[in-house]
Amino acid sequence: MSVQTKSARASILDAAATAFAEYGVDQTSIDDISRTMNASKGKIYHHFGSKGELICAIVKHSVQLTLDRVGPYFYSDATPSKKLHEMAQAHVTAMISELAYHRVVIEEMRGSKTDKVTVNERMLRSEITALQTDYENMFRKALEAGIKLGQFRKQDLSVTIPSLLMILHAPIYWYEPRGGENISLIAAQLADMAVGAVSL
Amino acid sequence: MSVQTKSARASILDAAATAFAEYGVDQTSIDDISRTMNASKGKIYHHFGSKGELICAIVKHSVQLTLDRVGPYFYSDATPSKKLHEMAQAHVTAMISELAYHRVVIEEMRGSKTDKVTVNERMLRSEITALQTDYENMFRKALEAGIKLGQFRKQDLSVTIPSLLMILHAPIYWYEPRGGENISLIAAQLADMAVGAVSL
Amino acid sequence: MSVQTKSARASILDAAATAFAEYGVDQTSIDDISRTMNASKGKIYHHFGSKGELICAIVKHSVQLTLDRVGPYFYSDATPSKKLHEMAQAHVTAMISELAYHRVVIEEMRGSKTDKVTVNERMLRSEITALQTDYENMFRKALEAGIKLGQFRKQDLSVTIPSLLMILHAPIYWYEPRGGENISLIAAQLADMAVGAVSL
Amino acid sequence: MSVQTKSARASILDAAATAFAEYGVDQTSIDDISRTMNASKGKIYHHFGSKGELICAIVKHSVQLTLDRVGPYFYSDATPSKKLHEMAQAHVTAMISELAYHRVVIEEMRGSKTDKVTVNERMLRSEITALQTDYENMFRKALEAGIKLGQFRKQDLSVTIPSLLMILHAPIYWYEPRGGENISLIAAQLADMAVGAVSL
DNA sequence: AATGAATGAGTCTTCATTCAT
DNA sequence: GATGAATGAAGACTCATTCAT
Repeated sequence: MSVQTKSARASILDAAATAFAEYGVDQTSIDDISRTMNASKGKIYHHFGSKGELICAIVKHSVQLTLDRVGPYFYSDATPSKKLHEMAQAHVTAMISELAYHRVVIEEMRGSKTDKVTVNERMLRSEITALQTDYENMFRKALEAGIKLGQFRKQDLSVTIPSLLMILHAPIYWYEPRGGENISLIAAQLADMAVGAVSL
Repeated sequence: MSVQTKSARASILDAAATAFAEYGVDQTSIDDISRTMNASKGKIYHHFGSKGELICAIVKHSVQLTLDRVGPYFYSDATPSKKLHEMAQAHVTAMISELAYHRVVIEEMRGSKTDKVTVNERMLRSEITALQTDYENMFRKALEAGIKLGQFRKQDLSVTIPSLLMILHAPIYWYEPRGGENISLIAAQLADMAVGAVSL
Repeated sequence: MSVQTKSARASILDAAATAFAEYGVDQTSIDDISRTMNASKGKIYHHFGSKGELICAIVKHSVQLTLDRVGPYFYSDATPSKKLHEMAQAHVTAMISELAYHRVVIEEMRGSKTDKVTVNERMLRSEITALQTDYENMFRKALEAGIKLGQFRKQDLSVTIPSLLMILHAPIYWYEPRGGENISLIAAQLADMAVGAVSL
Repeated sequence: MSVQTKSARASILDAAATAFAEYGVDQTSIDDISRTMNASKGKIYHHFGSKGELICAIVKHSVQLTLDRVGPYFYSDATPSKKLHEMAQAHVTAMISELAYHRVVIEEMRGSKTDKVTVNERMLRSEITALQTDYENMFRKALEAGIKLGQFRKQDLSVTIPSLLMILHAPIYWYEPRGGENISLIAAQLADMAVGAVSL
């Protein structure tokens, strides 16, 4: 509603996320991003110290968005089964709603990176790791509660959790935003699968 | 046929897959690969027309390996549930057994590639797509059979199949070849999850 | 005239000289300087039209400081030998006392500079050249007087003068301001060397 | 006499030294160098891993050349005074004969360098330091011998040596290769100054 | 006076690819 | 078959400078 629609920083973040999601992080140059924004490379470097920091900012935003959507369901009083189902649905909805941001995360999951990292980047990375740990812990607790109640199979959670999250990440790979798609149908089916995957 | 333990081609393929898996396809130069082989860049270009062809060869090999491991279970007489379980186990075993090759595939799933592609590469790519389609069809048929028999939930298979495969791909992201790990335990648990995800 | 301890201009000059001396003129950005001052880049550009002008101001200050220290001894009535010794001592003392400023001068002795120069900068440069010529002439006259009196060897002064000044500049390269160093000892020894270098 | 006048490596070294000497190390880009050679930037990077390594190679060559010229006089049986005079003359001759290479050394004497250094570069640097230490030790021993014999003043050699070398380096700053200049005259005068600077 | 955003030209470096030997 | 030299295009990053506020 203000005169400037969005802060420069946010615009860059959006443009970068979109480009990275479309062509891949490594295949997208800072020049590419600045070109799509009709801005100079310098502008990007004024706001982000390096390509790595830009990527981290996107990843952090993605994780934060997911946490914001899923968190409320974790803190509800539902039974483990229902809670997991709701969390899963929220996760899938997040994936689809801000597709570009979350696609970048997946690409960075390998995260090896021989490149030199800025000090800022290292800080961002540890913040991200903390958020991700928090996030995984929500699923861990939900699963543990379900196991204790006999709703879920006894299982090695260090295997279960990442695999469960893979199901919920799946739309990242194939979802194409068209007009007619019904997001909640997809979310529902994937949540069914997720719950089924761990239930007795 | 030759006296050598392994053909030059296979050695290159192995070295490339290992390097690509470790550092990422885009972060690994042809020079890097040749260096790990104590060979020259030229040698690689003798056997593969371009970096793209090299990648495709790795991907094709990966798909073929998976097909070889999973196929026999598809062609068995087991009930859909058991068949899916066996196929899933075989898939996970493949992932872990030739980790490097399969990791490359994941990275190339985006596959956009703005770069110019060789004629050879285009051919390889369509062969790969054909193999992958065959592979997915095995799962499709197994699932359809299970749905018909009422063992599996009615569901949108175009959502189910890629999501199911995501579970089975999961170890690619976190498996680290250490001494003591029990591959079959992991395969069993993931197969359980896969079957659970689609069952009533 | 103002209440401030030091004018903004002088603060910038000090910070710049220090940074230039430490990291080298070309390796120090205007940003680096402003950062060490906890000020903005713009502030520097308010007081100095360009990086070149800033450098020139430092150089001019350095030359002026040296002239101020050495001049009085030139205008004394001492014998050429004694006069040269005193001038040399004063020069070395200057070098060590305002190390940073004089280090910048050395770096700029090449002074080629392909870059475009401001009008201001051109003016500053000719003022500097004039001061430097004055300075060298003091040594020239002292040496000529000594030669005439038979205290100094007959020699090509266009070779002698710059070489003599090199001895006196030497501390710039290796002097490190520590606690216990005795500046006057160093100055005395170098002055001995300078006089010895030209004497019969 | 062979068909190729000079190795690619040596050509690059020469072109780089010339350009660095003329415009300064920081003001000369790798592009500049390759342009003067009618070659591609890539060629330079094929032979030298980084700009830093290229500079080091030049410096090392410079030090080696000087050592080769001065060494023989150090190992002669002359009296300290005569020996120092001969060494000084040889040093000056070296400076003037391969002016470009030695000019680069002077610029690098500050040597701070915030830039990241290659492993190769670090190795080169320590080799250079070793050579330079050897070189300074030749002067140190010659001076100590002269002091013991009462030909040279008692003095702080850690001050004397670098200052003495500054005199001998001086031509680097002002020598311009013209037709008629008499190198040996300059060398003789500077050697006189050097010996005078340390003698009783 | 001072600030912070923005620019654009330039710099070092990398790398897939080609080619003569 | 294999090698090492060479190329050219691109990419990440820097920085002096300008300008609106």
